[in-house]
Formats: sequence, C-alpha cells, structure tokens
Amino acid sequence: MVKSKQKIATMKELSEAIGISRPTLSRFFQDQSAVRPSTSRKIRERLAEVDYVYNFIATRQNRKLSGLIGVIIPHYNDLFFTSLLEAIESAARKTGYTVITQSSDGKAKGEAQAVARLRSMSADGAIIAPLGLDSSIEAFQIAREDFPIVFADSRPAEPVDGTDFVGTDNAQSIAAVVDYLCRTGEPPAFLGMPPLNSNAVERERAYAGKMRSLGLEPRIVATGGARESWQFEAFGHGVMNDHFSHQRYTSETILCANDRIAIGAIRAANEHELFLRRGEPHSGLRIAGHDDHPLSQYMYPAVTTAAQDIEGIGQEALRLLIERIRGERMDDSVTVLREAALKIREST
Amino acid sequence: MVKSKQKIATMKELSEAIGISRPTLSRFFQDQSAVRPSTSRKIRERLAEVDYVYNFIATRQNRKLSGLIGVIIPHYNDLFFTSLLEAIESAARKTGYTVITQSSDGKAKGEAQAVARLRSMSADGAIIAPLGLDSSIEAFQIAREDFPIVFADSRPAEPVDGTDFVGTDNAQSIAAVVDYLCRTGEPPAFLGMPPLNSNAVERERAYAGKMRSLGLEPRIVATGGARESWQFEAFGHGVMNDHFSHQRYTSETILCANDRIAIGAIRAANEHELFLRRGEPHSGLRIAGHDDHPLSQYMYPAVTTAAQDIEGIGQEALRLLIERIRGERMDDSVTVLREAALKIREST
DNA sequence: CGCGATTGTTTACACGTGTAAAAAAACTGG
DNA sequence: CCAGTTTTTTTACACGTGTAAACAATCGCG
Repeated sequence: MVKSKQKIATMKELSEAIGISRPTLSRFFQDQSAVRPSTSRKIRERLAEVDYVYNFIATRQNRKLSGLIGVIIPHYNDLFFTSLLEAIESAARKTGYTVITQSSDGKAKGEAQAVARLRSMSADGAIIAPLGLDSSIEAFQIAREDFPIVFADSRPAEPVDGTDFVGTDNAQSIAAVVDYLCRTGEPPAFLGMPPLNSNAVERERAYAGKMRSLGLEPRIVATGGARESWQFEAFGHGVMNDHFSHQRYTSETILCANDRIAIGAIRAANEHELFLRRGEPHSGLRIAGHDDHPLSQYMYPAVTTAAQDIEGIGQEALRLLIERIRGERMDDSVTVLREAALKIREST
Repeated sequence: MVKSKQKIATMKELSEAIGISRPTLSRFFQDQSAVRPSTSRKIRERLAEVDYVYNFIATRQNRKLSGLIGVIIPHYNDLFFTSLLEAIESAARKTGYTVITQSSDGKAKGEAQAVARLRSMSADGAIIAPLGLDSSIEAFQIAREDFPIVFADSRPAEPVDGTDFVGTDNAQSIAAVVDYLCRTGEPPAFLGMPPLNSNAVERERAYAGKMRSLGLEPRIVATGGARESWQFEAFGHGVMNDHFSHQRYTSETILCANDRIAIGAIRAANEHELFLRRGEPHSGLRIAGHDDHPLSQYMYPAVTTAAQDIEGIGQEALRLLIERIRGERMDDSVTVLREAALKIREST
C-alpha cells in the first residue's frame, strides 16, 4: 500500500501549508528561476511531500497564452497521420507546449467542430492536416482571427490569408520515383488516390509533368465508379483486382499515389499470382507507392516508395506556428516543402 | 471573400447585442429546452448572425463536471489503439462528452504525466489503456481520488481499487484459435509478445491452458534476447527470420500473440519462401494472429486471427465510466470481458 | 553598518462563466 | 382580466489563478 500524501487542492492552501505567499508560488510555477534559489528549493521539498496538481483551467484563464496547441487530423486510423502527430507531439514536448489532438472524422462538419473546440479552449495556435476539397474555408478564416494556423501535409482548396503550409514537395518526390521506374523498366501508369485533398491533385499533376518532360505519354489507371473514400487499401485492391481480372496491367508498372493504395494493389496482384518468385522470369508487373507507410517494408513484395520527411514536417510546422504565436513573423504566408527520399524495395 | 460576421468575445457582450440577460444565455447554452421556445428561437437566430464561441475554459471553471473525458493510450502508431480511440470518441460524441487524448509514449513517466495533465484539466474521468508492467500504480491510485478510471484492453499488474476493466476474454479468443488450428492441422506453437502488459501474460497462459486441456504439450517459440519493444512487426520478423534461417519451425503452426507480430512473421516466412502457391503441395507452415489488425486481410497470405470487439470494448468502457461519473455505481470493481470472433483466412 | 538592488509579501482586482435568490415579467387557464 | 404558474431579469457572489502596485524583507557590497 502506498502512503497517501496530503492532498492539497488550491494554490492558496499550498501557500499556507508551505509558508510562502500565493503570488510567489504563482511565479514559481511559471518559472522556477523567477524566485530565489533558496525559496525554490524550499518549495520543491515541500511539494514532493504533498499531492498538489495545479489547476490548468484556472491557470489559463488569465494568461494571454494558454500553452495549448491544437492538432487536427482527418483520421486516427491512418499511420501516416499518427506519425505526423507523434512528430509534432515530440517537438512540442521539447518546447513546453501541450498538444490537444482532434480528429475531424473525415467530415467537413467534424473539422469545423474541431476548430471551434480549439477556439473555445483558447488554443494558442493550430496545426491542421485538412480534409482538403471538402474543408470549410470559412471556418479557417474565422479561426485565423483567434490564432495562427499552419497547414501540414495538405492544404485547403483555396488559400487562407495568413496561414502557412508545410508539406512534401510532391513534384520532387513523384519525379524521383518516376525517374527511377523509367530508368529500370517500363514507364509507369498512375493510380491516383480518391480526389480528397491537395496531394491527390498535386501528385497526379507531378506524375503527368514528369512523364511529359521525359517525352512519355502519361497514363492514368481508370478507377471506375469508385467513390471518394479514406479506405485506401480497399480502394487500391478493388480497382486493381478489377483490372487484373480483365488481364489489364498484369505486366506493367504502376505508381500508386500512396502506400496504402499500393498495399491494396499488391494484395490484388498476389491474389492473381502476378508477382513471380526468385528464379522465375520477371513478369514485368511492378508497383510503387508514396509516403513510406510503416508497414510497407513488411509487405511481400516490400513496397518501393518515397519516404516523406514526417519528422521534419512536424518540426517545421511547429516552428512556424510558434514564430507566429510569438508574433515574430507577420508575413502573409509561408510555404515550406520538404524533400522525400526514394526507398527502393522489392516491388519494382 | 466571406462576409465576416460581427465578432463577439464574451457572453456579456452577446447578451447586450441580443437583448437577453446573461444568466438566461448561460442556461440556454447548457440546455436549450431550459428556456422558453420563443426565447430559444430568438437566441438562435441572432447567434447565426454573429461569431461567438463560448469560452470552454471559463465554462468549466465553476461546473463540478467538466464534460471532459481523458483517454490515454501507449502509442498513436498502432492501429489497434487508434481503433479503440475512434470507438470511444464515436461513443462519446453521442453522449455529449469531449475526449482529450494523451499518448503515454510507451513510458511510465509519460503515463504519469498524462494522468497528471488530465487531473489538471479537471477531466471527469479517464479511460486508460495502460502500459502494463511498467505502469506507476501509485499515479493511478492518486488520480482515482480525483476521478473514476476505467482500464481498457489491458490492466495494471496490481489491481487498483475502484477501477473497472473492459477487455477481450483472452482465454476464450485464444482457445477458439487453438481449437481451430488443432482441428485443421498440427497443434500450434506460441510466439508470445514482449512482456509489456497483461495481455502478454494472459494470452500465453490461455494458450498453455487450452493445449493441456486438449492433452497436448504447449510449446513456446524461443525469442532469444529480443528485448521489450512496441515494434511488434520487427520483433516477429526478427525472431522468426532467425528460426527459419536455422530450418526451425519451417513447416509448423505458429500462433502469434497479436497480428502485428504475425505480420512480421509472415514477412519472414515469405522471404524464406515457405508459403507455397496454389497447386503446390502444402508446406505445412501456418501462422495465425490475434486482434484483426486493419491490414491483416491485405497481407499475403491474409492473416487468420481473432477479431476483438473493439467497438464494443470502447462503448462499454465509456458506459462504465459515465455510470461512475454520475455516481450511479460505487462498486469496488467491475470486469467486463468481450468475446472475440475467429476470422479464418489464408495463412492457416 | 548602511546603501541600493533584488526578491518577497500584501492587497486588490481581473478573467469569463456558473449559480443562487429575490424580484419582475410573461405566460396559462378559466 | 385575474390568479397562479412559469420564465426571465437582476443582483451578487463564486471558482482558482494571473498580475500589478506598493510595501517590506533580504541580499550583496564597500
């Protein structure tokens, strides 16, 4: 059994129990070095003996800054977004900010609600991976008057004044993959992602541009009536299973807009036994992805892909946001694009 | 350009702009039906024309209940936990609670910090997927005096008074898989997960118990010096790659403690070309998992597994927590175990 | 020891909302 | 239109902390 410590609810009680004035304690909790070392030591010694958790809500009531940073992602069920989230959290930990995460649940309404919640919680700023085409620009514009916003990964269809963007340079990353694929085999066709956000548009455009610059004709894989969906694996599997069943694309090179689609496509290819084994002649089918999903290397064959610099994107987004929170920068808008690194694996 | 609405910062301003007293507005925001219908309509009409977000922090300052429920998971980078999180969020949405998620980052210290943060934010209660063996029982016990706690998925090494638990009935789920495997082929050996939490212990025990009850000798796959790690795929891959390289387990049945380990093991098997193709004689190697990870069905071969009732676990955990928050139940401790459903796929 | 500089205390008010009590106003049914 | 009921307004205080100002105590230094 644990010796239960004396429970202290308010700072006032604490100041009495410890023999120090409340305002001094208030200063101590905001910055230990703001009080005399001997006082600081005295406070910490007594603090270790009692159970006091200062009231965050009351704390933030009067400060202009709440120390809270909101992060909004479309889904928790996507390891790309959770990786981004962890990168941001880890960076925030170092700078003393607390992260409040909200999922928009893939819906514009959820996104607007998440923004409103951050506003009502007096967040100092927000890093948002927006839904994209669906996003309510108005909600962002209004929120922008309350706190700075940095978009990460993807950006809204229309620009929002005074917001920054950090993402991957899709032109560079896609070009790198296309380049590699053309150098080592047949030029790729492109299996786009459902038109959910700016990446969907940019990557398809980057593919077409790179192909033309190589003097090749871009070819887009028909996705039939597949409707918008965040279930990328099912999407990739459904589309390619249909094609393979009709003997289409069975010995070509396919570049998927992201790894989750590639995982679905690879599954379809395996069902049709299109990947051959060591020692057998190469069937010609190659499938590449984009993002370096954590499980891509465990697929069989492992997915060739472009690894986004998620760590860098998270750090940079936080850095830009904090600059704005501190009022160190009032620019209209900053865009930071990070390069992705080609990861050559077995699938190509 | 959007017509920018009149911005209203406080409820007092709002009450003046709308011609209604502030206390009445306060009542309106807590329960629309607490004011006369004509008043309610009048408020809503004016509300639509202005930009007012009520201050969550000030709101929660005086209420005994904050409407906040904390969820703590070990990692965001695990689709099992994010599925659980989404289940809880979706259930919370329906009951009007707001979810605050914290990751413990796989460390006892992070877990204690997360609990402290929830306490300082005056959360009404917490649903915690604990680290397990590492967890600081003391932090839970102290927090338990502030708000009710329900553990989900796994439970701390020592019981904590007045907390509930909702999880999967490992004895049932593991027995179902073992049963199926024995019925359809060779009895399985067990590849445990690193001893991180109660599930690690329970599943291994459930395996051994079921095997003995079938009159069979349990066999545990040696994991060598592999140290504790949440990187389950790498763990499963590393352990099995080592065995396969020495021609061990190459034509046996292996039950993995979870799907992420199975995914790693399957990758290792594929590298060694141990799974044969349709038409070829069966090699004998079978690998099963547990949890029904979202990507399990996209592996090749797709993973035979036991699907946890994550939706049910999330709902039930929230229900128990709300009961306690409302003071409807003061029991010492309740344990709810949900059954898992056998998913037979290609890997066995 | 006495000076100015630093650090601490006291006091008082602020933040934006909840809430209780009493008074006023608006409804309801007849 | 009245009495009775319900709803709203008014008034006042509460929550736990931040913060400013004036003052008191302590420190470092010569």
